[in-house]
Amino acid sequence: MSDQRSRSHSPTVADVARRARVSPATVSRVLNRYPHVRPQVRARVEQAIRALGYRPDQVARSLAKRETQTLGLVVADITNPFYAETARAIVETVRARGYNVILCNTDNQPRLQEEYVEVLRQRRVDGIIFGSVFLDDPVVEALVTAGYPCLMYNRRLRSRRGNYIVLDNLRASRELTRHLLQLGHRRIGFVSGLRNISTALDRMQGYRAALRAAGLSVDARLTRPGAFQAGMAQRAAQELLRLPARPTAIVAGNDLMALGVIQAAGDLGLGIPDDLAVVGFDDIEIAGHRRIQLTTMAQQKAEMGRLAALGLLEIIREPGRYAASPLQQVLAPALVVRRSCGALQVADQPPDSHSSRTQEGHTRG
Amino acid sequence: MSDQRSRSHSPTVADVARRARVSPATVSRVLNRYPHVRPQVRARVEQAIRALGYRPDQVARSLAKRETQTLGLVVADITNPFYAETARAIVETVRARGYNVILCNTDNQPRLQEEYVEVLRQRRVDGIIFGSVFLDDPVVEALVTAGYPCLMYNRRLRSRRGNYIVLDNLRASRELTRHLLQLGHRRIGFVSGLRNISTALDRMQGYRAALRAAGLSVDARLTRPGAFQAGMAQRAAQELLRLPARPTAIVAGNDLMALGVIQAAGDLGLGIPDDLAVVGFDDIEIAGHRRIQLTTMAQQKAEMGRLAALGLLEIIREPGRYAASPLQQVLAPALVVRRSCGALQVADQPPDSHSSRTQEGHTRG
DNA sequence: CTGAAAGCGCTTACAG
DNA sequence: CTGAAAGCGCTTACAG
Repeated sequence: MSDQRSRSHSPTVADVARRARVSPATVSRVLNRYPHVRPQVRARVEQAIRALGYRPDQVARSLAKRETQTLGLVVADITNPFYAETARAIVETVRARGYNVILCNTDNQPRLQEEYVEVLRQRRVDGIIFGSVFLDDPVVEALVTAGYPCLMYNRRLRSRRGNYIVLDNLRASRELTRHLLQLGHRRIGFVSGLRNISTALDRMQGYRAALRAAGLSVDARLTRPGAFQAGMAQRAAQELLRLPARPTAIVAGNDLMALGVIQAAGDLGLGIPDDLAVVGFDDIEIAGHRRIQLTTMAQQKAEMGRLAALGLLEIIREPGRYAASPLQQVLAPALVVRRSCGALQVADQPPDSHSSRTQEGHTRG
Repeated sequence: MSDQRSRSHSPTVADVARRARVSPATVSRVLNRYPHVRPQVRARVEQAIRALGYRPDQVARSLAKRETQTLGLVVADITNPFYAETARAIVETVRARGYNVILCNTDNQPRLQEEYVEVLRQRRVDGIIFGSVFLDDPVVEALVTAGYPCLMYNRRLRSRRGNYIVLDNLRASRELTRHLLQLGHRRIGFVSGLRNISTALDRMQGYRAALRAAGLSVDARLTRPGAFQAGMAQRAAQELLRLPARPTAIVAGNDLMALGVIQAAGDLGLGIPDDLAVVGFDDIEIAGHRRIQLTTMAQQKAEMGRLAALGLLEIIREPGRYAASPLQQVLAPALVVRRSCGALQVADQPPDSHSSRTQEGHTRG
């Protein structure tokens, strides 16, 4: 108010300096908690800051310091609860450490991924977290080659280069399929995600490995693409369930697709698990709902997001170290058995007693 | 490679200028599509840009132009499909227009909202979209007063100040409740969101208005807080359903809470809709799933996100205009009748014929 | 412990 | 149509 220019532009470090009768450099030192500032001077500066309602310009600071305290987060589909959960954890973890996140949604389109990477680089983000990487991904490969701070989660490159945190998808799928085999299933279908994406590939491989280990041949007609989405998976399952010799069980490449499979089964009048067993991956929140009761290979989504965030921040701190030996974390899968696979028989687990406790998936804070 | 410094730092406008034998100003003109540049010169500059692999520094540009091409998006809970869907639309809409989005998740905590607003201002974002505003929200009120470019969606201020796009929640809730009344219900419970949030208030008011209009008294014991989350709503519904005279229908303040109500009903062995009718708001994707079949007041989430994004960009373009007369859009509700309310009787709609078509909610792309 | 000066990498009047 | 110069609002060696 006292200052004429407060009307037109917001106060700068120079305004604060003038009022505190110090140099801009000293204001900067106070702002950045530089230790050797005389208490008196520091107090004067802080007083001036308050009086003027001074708000440091993070853009100018970014230019001068060559760091933006900003990260890119590139996901395939923020409406997939898996990504929403991990994104939430990432955003919260880095916020507490002074970083913000630019959200990028690629819809699994290489073109959009490429565009976003270009934009993020122009914005000089300090690093990028990819939940969206393709098996063959020249854009991300180039980043890795250049030593650009980045980290993949959920999906990895075919080359296995760079920093990543993933589920052991091959093992997860093998065990999930074996679970169905142990329940007596012999015709097991697979609704897959998109080709050119590691989770889809690894889960497919695990499914095949389990079949072969059980002495069964792999029938290509029992595999259909589901594009990681419920709608596509529903159509895929429809086709599978109309086969002359239809599968008695279906492994869906993720929980979203499992929901589509359940939908398709119902449309055809098939009961779950009696006429069809269904399993998925991720353990999204709705999987635990009593109306769904989906057996699934769980991912610890909040933990994975936290690890990804902390991992990238470490990489940003010491890029050289991770160029030499990348951070590569493979998380162990955990099978969550619910009703949809048929392992919990009605005899053992009457509907109501079974869910008489508060359903854990829906209890947060 | 030819340039020595390409090894150490990335090329700047000065490097490009030198190579193209023009001034930095001219490079800037080419970069910004300034019209009056001789074609020859333009070509030389573009050639130099390509040769050097020049990438404009958006941070420096932001400082010089005093605009960051960045928006803040503040949501209450990105894991709520309503926010995930709207966020997706917002991010995509603004991306196509050269803007990026910093994602902020408040978890409905005023402290976090305040912190994020401060950070976004320091980052000099061009504007903020709030999906998280409180009825009484000094932080956002201050922004509105200051004429800071911002827009609320889903929720509004009690004062009704500022720019916003919301559902007509009062009418939506009135009609939703009336729908239950018309089905013969007389004891209708309400599981509410958080107090101090307009959607919770308006939906509660609408519920009450419908009861009064039907000549019924409003029984406070039939209302319980559900905090906009399934877990809390489940507990709330449990209490309601254990009342001596339990409600025969429950209006949930959103679909997530309706899922919790369904869970609670099942836990108590109550069938839906026969023993309990359940309805919600939002029409999140899972609401249309055949295992859920939730009757709900739909929000056009993608459209709402798109309108919010375009609205804010307009406000940024002409702040003065919207200071004078704010953008305030109230969207009409649309009731989606499914099984959970009991309006579709089994006689009319046998389970399989009812869902024999592809379930629309799960078909995208 | 503090200040003067240069610099971060752009853009934008101002001349010509 | 193009260039020289100043400026955006900070930080950071460099002196002292």
